[in-house]
Amino acid sequence: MKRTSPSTRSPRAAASSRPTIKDVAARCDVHPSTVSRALSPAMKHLVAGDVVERIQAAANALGYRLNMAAKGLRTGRSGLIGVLAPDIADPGFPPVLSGIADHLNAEGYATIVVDVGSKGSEQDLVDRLIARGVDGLVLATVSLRDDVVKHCLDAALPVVLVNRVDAAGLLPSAASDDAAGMRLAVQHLVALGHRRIGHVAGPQHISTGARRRAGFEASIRAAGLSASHAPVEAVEAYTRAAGREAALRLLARRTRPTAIVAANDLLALGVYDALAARGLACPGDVSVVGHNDMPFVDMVAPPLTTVRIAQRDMGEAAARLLLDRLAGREAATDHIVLAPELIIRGSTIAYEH
Amino acid sequence: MKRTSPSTRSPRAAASSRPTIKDVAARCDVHPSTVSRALSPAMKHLVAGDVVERIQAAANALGYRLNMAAKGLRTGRSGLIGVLAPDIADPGFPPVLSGIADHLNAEGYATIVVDVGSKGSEQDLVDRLIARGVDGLVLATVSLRDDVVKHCLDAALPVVLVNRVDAAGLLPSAASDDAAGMRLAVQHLVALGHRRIGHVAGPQHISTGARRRAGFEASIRAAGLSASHAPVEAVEAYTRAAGREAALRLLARRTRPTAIVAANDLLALGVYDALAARGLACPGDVSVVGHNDMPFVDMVAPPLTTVRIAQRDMGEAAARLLLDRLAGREAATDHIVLAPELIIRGSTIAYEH
DNA sequence: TGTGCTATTGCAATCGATTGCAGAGCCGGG
DNA sequence: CCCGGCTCTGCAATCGATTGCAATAGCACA
Repeated sequence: MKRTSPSTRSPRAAASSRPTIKDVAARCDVHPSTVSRALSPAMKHLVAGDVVERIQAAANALGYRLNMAAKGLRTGRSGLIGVLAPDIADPGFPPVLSGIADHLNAEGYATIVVDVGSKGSEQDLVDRLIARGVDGLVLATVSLRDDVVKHCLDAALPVVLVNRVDAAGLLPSAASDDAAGMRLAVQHLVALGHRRIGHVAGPQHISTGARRRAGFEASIRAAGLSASHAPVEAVEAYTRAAGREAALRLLARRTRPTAIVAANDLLALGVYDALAARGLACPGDVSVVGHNDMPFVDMVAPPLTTVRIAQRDMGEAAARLLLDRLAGREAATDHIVLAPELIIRGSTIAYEH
Repeated sequence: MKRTSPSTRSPRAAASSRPTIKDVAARCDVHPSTVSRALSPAMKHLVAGDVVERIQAAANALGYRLNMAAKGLRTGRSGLIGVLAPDIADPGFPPVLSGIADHLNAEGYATIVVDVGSKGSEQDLVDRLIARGVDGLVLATVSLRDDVVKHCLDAALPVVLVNRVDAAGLLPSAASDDAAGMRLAVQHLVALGHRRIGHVAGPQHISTGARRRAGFEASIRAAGLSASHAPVEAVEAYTRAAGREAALRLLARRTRPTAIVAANDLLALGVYDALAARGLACPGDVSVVGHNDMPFVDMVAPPLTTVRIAQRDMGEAAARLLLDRLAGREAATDHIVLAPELIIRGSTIAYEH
C-alpha cells in the first residue's frame, strides 16, 4: 500500500475510487500494459490465452471498468457524439434521436444532445462540444448557418446532417424525399377533384421548407394546374400559430382554395385553427394535408391526412453515415434519401364541383 | 519544435491538433501551470493581472480550448451527467429533459441521455455511464429497480429522481403531487354530478401508477362515494392499446361508470378508442379525464380534460437538486413536489340523473 | 542594510490507459 | 549445438491539465 504519494493527494477522495488497470495488474502479477492488451479486443491476440482469462476473471472480480477519460486522453478519441437538435420538444424529433442513439450506442458511442433553441449561439454550442472532444457531430438543426458548417470542417470533425441538406450538398445527409412527399399530397388532392390547392410553406431558410415548397410547385405544374390557382404562403417558424396566420391569408384570397397542403403537421393544426376561426368545415369546405405524421395526428378532429416520413430510419441512416466516416470509410452514397408514404385519413375528401 | 518524441508518435494525426495549454504557455513565455491558473476562475487570483491578460489574449488568438478529457482525468470530474429516460418518444418527456439540460448546461455540465426502453439491462447502462465518468445521475426511469439504486449508492454517485419517488424515499426527487392531481380530477367529476367513476390505473410498479391509484381511491372515499362504484383496472404499460383494453373491462362491468379517470393521457386516448369501439359517446355517455396534459391533447376530439403537471419545472428542480449535491450542499428539501393544475376541456360534462 | 513578508511563478508529480520498442523464453531446423 | 524466428511480456513515454510545494523577487519596516 505504498501507492499514496507524499505531495499530491488523490483528487478523488477516499470514497469509492474505482479500481484501475493497475489494481487488476497487481492482482494478476502482470504489468498494467498486459492488462490493457488483454482487455482490448484488438490487442488481445498478443497475450497468452490463459493470462487473458486470468486477467478477465480478476477484472470482473474487482468490478473493473475502463476509465473513458484516460483512454480518451491517450487515444484522442472520446467515444462521444454531439447531436444538435432544433427543438427537443418537437414531437417529430424523438424517433430520429432514438434511431441515432441506438445505432451509435451499439458501437460504443454515447450521444450528447443539445437543444439549440433554448440556448445561445449555435457556434458556441458547437465549440463546447468540440472542447468535450466529440468525435463527430450530427446536425439536425433547422437553421443551418454556413459558419457552423465551416467551423466543423475547420475542426476536421466528421459531420452528418439529418432531416436536412445543405445548400451546396457538401455534407453527407439522411433526409426524406421532400419533393416526392409533396407529389403524393398534390396527386392525392388532384385525384379527389381539387383544382385550387394552397400551400402553407415552412421557413424558406430551412431545407425542408424550401424543398417542400419547390416540390409543391413542381407537382402543381406536373398536374397541369395553373400557378395562380395554387397560392403559397410561407411562415417564419414551424408553429401552430404561424400556420394559423398563413392559412388565414390563404383563405382571404379571392378564389379560396378547396384544399391546403401544409409543410408540416404542426402547421396543419394551425390550418385547422384558421378554418375554425372562419367557420369553415374540414374536410367539408376545405381539405387539409399535413407532413411528418407526428404522433396523435390520427386522434385530432378530423384525423389528419398526412405524409409519413421515415424518422427512425432517418436517424439510423445518419448514424451509419457517421460511423462510416469515423471508421475512415467514405461511404459511396453521401446523400441517403428516404421514401415518404401518404397516410389517408379524414381531413381530405372529394371536391364536388 | 523539438516536441516530437522519437518513440511514441502523437496518436492524433497531424490533422488539426488543437492547441494545448503548452502552446499558449510557449507563446507567452510562461510555464503551463501559470496558464492553467490564469484560465481558471478559481485560481486566477494567484496570477499577476497583466500576465492574465496576456495569457487570455494568446489563448483566444490561438483558439485554445480546454481539453475536458485531460481535465477530467486529473480532477476526477467529467462534467457529464447521465439521464436515464424510460422512453424518449413519450411526448411528456421532452419538457422535463429540456428543463434538466438547460439548468445543467448553465453550470457547465453536459447531459448524456440514454433511453432505457430500447436497450438491454438498465444496470448495464448505468455501468456504461459510470465508466464514462458521469458526475451524477438523473433517473426518470419508470421501473426503478432496487438494484439500480443500490448500484448507484455503492458507486457513491449523486443521484436524483425526476417524476418518480423510490419506495423508501431515500433518494432526493422532484415529482408532481400525484394525490393532489387525482383529487382535482375526482372533485371535478363529483361536482359535475358523477357518482360512478372508474379509474384506468398505470403500472403498479411505477410510482406514478401506484400513487395516482392511491390518490384516486382516497379522493373517492373523501367524496363519500362507495368503493364498489369506483372500479379500478390497472394496466401493464402506459400505452394507448393498454388503456383501450382496461377501459373495455371497465365498461363491461354491471354498473357502467359514467366517468373514467385515466392515470395518463396516453391511457385516456386508449379510453377514447374503447368508447368508440363500444359505440359510446364522449362526453355524452362517459366523461374522461387524463393526466399530464401532453402536447396536442387539446386538439383531439373531444379536447381532453386533464391534469397538467409542471414538467419543465420538474426538470429544473431535479437539476437544482443534483447541482446541490454536486456542490456538496445537502439541500434541506429532499423531495420537491410540484402542484398540478386541472385543465378543463371538452371531455367532461355534467351527468344527468 | 538586514529581516521577514507577500505576491508570483516554476517545478514536477499525477490522473489512467495506450503502445512502440526491447528483451526474455522457447521451438525447431540445419 | 547454435541460431533464426516467434510468442509473450515488461518498460517507459505519452496524452493535457491540475496543484502542492519550493523558489524567487520585490517591498516594507526597523
